[in-house]
Amino acid sequence: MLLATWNVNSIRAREARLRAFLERKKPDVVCLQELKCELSQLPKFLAEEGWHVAAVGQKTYNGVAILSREPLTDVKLGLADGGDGDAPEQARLVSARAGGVRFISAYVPNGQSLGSEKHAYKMEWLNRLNRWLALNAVPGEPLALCGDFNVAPEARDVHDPAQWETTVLYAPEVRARLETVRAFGFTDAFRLHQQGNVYSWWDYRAGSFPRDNGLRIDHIWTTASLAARCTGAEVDREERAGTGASDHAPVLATFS
DNA sequence: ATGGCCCGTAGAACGGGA
Repeated sequence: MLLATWNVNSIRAREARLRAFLERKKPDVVCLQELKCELSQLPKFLAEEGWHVAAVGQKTYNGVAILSREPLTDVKLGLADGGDGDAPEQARLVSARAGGVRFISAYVPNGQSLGSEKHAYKMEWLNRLNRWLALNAVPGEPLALCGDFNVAPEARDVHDPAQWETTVLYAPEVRARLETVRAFGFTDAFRLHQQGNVYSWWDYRAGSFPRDNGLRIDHIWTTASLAARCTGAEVDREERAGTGASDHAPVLATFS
């Protein structure tokens, strides 16, 4: 089973690239983030080519989906915990089961800058994710938490740690909060097979990609029973190259 | 040395991303 996660930075702007990616890699399940549209605007080729889709959409911002070759069951839309108060819930989480595995596609808030309201929202959102996991999953089941976590967990996930440690993507308190999610019982599937400085996001500016000035903020985390089946992992740098790419590359993991 | 982009919504810049 080939699993991918990819922040597409607008599924409409990325339609041709998404279609080519699916044809080139032939994944079985794909978790997408930043659809940046309502579900009525999803590309028609997905249904036409037989993809099963579970998704939550939103105008302009956010939006997450799970694409699957096999039917998706037990679909859960959003955190559904009222944590956004009176405001409409941001479209940042969807979960569904396929082939005996539960998948989650998550788009963790960026947080903008330390001390901002958006940063506080990010920190609380990770707490809400912990509560969602406690209510909707168990560590003993095969579970894959995938998505744009907007956190680089370790120094080797950052091209210049000193530069980034005062930002919301690598600050110690943000990394510590992410570790409370990992404590549910997750293993970073990527690190089972890759030990070096490998990134999944590069700024559009400043020639960041050719200079490999990147961060690894997109992740596939699995519970133990699924981690035991993980036979490989990679970042699809080819997808990030050339014109018209998302600023995030897909991350892929294979399972027996 | 510095800053260098892209998206959606607009219907020009601007908010947001990371």
